[in-house]
Amino acid sequence: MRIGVLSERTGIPRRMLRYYEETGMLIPARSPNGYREYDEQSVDRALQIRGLLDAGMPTRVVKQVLPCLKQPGAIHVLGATPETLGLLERERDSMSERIETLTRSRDAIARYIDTVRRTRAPEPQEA
Amino acid sequence: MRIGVLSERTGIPRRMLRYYEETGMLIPARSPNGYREYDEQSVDRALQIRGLLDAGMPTRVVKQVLPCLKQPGAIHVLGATPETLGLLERERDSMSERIETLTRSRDAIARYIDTVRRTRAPEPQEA
DNA sequence: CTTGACCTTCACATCAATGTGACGGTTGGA
DNA sequence: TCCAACCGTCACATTGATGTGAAGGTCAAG
Repeated sequence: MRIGVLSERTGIPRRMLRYYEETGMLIPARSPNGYREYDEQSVDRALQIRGLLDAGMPTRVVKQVLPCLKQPGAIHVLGATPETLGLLERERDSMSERIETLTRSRDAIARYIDTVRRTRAPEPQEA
Repeated sequence: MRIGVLSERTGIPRRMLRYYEETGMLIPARSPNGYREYDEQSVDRALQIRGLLDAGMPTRVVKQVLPCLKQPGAIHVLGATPETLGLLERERDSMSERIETLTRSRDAIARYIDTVRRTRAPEPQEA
């Protein structure tokens, strides 16, 4: 599919899809006329990238991390240098920290919302 | 304590602590001489801010969200407008999404690391 | 009193992630 | 044929989070 379609289907601006290519995170094929041609997989891929970027992961890390996220695996297993492995472990740990921070905060917010709701909305339910 | 001490204790650069004040996330008292004076709570507070920023949350949201993260609660419960409440709910939900994305990716990375380790390190353990 | 280690504000620089728009090519349908 | 709706690259603007440094105040120790 072309960039416009992928953009439609993912909600990600064309500009950003081009940026993802520029940074090496999502590289599409090219039609003879030079248009970017994305395969079906690119949809998930793009959304995954979006999610990671939104979660605060910088593009260069996303780029390093993405190859491990393709299920088929097995092929690229051999291509991992010790440095890459180290980086991945550090990344895994820092992600765990983020997850914990986010979870704690989210739960606190949820409790807060609950409390507010409960302490001043003991009203009957509508229609 | 003064900014240098807080910086030492949290590992957060002075510059950033001033920035947190500028954006209204962490406002210290002032000594008569104009120096910033942080209380003990500020340590946790600063670390929390750091964690949320690292997790990709923008400062204006951190600012909105922080008041709910103070345990004592109860006092500021009344100050929540419906708009704030709505914002908090949206934020809670988007945090949940982030957490899921991060968790999925982290687990995938962890699996990958495991696989690589297992497929080429069936070596005896050292010392 | 001077020095050094703090602190202040201000301001400019940088970097990554985005927005925006100019300018031009391709293509399919009226 | 011509227009509309795509696409391409290039490039500049912006925003948020930071780094860096200048110019000067405070204060305790020597």
